[in-house]
Amino acid sequence: MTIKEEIKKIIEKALGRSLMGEAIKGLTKEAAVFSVEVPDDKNYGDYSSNVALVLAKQLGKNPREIAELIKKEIEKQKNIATLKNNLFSKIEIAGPGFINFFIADKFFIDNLKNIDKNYGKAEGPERGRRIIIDYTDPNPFKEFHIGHLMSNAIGESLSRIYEFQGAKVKRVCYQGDVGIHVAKAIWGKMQNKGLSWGQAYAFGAKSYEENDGIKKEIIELNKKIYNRSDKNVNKLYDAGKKESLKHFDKIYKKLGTKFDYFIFESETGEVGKKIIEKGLKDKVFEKGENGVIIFKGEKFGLHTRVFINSGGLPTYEAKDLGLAEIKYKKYAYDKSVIVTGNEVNEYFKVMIVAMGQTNKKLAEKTKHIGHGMLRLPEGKMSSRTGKVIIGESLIEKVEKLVEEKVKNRELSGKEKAEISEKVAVGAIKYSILKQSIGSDIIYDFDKSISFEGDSGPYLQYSYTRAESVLRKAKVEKIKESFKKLPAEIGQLEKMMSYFPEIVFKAAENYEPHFLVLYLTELASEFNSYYVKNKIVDKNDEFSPYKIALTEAFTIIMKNGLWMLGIKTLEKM
RNA sequence: GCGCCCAUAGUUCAAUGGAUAGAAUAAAAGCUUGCGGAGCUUUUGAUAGAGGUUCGAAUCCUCUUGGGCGCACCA
Repeated sequence: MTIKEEIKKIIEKALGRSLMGEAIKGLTKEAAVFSVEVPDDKNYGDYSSNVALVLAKQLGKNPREIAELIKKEIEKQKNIATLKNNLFSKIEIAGPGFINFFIADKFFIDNLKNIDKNYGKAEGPERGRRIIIDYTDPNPFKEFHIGHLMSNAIGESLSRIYEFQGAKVKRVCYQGDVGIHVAKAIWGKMQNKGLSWGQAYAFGAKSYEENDGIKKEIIELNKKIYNRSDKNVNKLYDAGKKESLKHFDKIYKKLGTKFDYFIFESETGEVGKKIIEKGLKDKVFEKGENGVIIFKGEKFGLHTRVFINSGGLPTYEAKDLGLAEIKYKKYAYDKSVIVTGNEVNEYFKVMIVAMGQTNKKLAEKTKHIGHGMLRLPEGKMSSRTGKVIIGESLIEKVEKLVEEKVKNRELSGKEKAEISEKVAVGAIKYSILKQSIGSDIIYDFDKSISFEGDSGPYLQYSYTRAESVLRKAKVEKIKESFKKLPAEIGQLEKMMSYFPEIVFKAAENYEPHFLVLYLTELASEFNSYYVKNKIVDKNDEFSPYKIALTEAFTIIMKNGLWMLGIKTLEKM
């Protein structure tokens, strides 16, 4: 249990006591929702609760009086294990009626002693749950662009946060290997074999819109692809798909993602179609113009969408219904998370409501996360027009910058290559994960990827430096120990105790940026500590303690960075 | 036209209805005996506008302005 939960429990217990019971008579359930937070200002204690303010509002009483009562009740509690150990050094009432809890130094030290590689692991409600996460989802025959990079960074991080918390996570990549976009790309390739698949797609897409004749041609081609009736087309299709997937594999390797299941749109259509046919009988779906089958979202405050088109083919919406069942068949999950760009937020609302009618059980387990779009300063990216930033070329570009930085170091070529890759990927992932998921990133190469301050390399650097300190300690044969403790502990020790609850918060809110923020502050705190203290020092009796503290820092940083999908380095 | 989302230092981002709105970057000034300067310390600087609800609003409601996305057979 985290300290935050512990304090919450202590407060709840106090509220149940006789004296308080009388004082808080007539409260509604909603009133019991209060928070325990780490305040920004350390003068307000290590943890602070607004419980008295919330209750006072409900009761129409003075919040400070309520706070006094709660404080008294808490101080009366003797049977809580941590209270026996003097969890609190002081409880104060401040401001309009906040109750501020000051945690005893001894507690932080004890916590520090317990930090090992399992610190913070497998805590919280996700433990043992089966979670399936669907992300990245690039389309074969099209480019892997920075939007996919974004989905990948977020999906991978969420996967790892859940895994760290003890969930059994399966990663899914759902890929559109059929549909008009494929026909456009193949058409483009047929016109000019020299084009890359991305270029072929852009050419096909442009021609499709500009020329009605070509449009018909491409639609015909799409049918051939669908029923595999043309040998030459099949050959091109198979080769193109293989090439795309091979290319994607290389990128996943670099990014550090291993998918458990690859599911293709060509598999989901039939399953989806059957669901719609059954749903039509059950009046979930209805017929619309030109023989299409639609779902009337208006009944649920949403909009209408087509599930089967006039050609009798399942649309993306029908396929998604099929996809959910296929996923469940592969892995009977407790929760299914789908990470995509937020441009499809409205679409997903309709799709999930429709699923609620056809398969309520799965719909309730499904959670869509719409992340912000990576936008260019001059407007939207579009692979149709070829105005995209290709994922791989971005990584390469950043790698070049890192190479420039390490050029003159005394490192082997192999080491330099490893550093470039890890630092580049770390920088990119950090810049994606540092902000809350929903908001867009305006992509500007010079500003978006940073190596200083608030950045991936800053965290990697802090870790590497700490590791280097530990290596020195080993050489000088000073071992970590808690025998000799400093008179007073600082912010660094305290921050380390927050780690488990931050992981918890990130998982609960589907927000890796809480973790990014925390790690950045922790690194900053460590760096300040580092310049103020000589850690490895034979003549300093506190050196063993400082080394222990440094070691704890590296453990938290390593696990934290792992959850962000950022690799650590011994040298950089 | 309708619906959803957004607007915070020059810039990029934080802030479950809470206390003095935090960082980073840019700008300016500093850190030579030390363990890695991709670092550390200090200074300047912001809630789009107008109302409302509340003990308390960047956060909730209404309107205005300015953006993004979606709205029947693309994904």
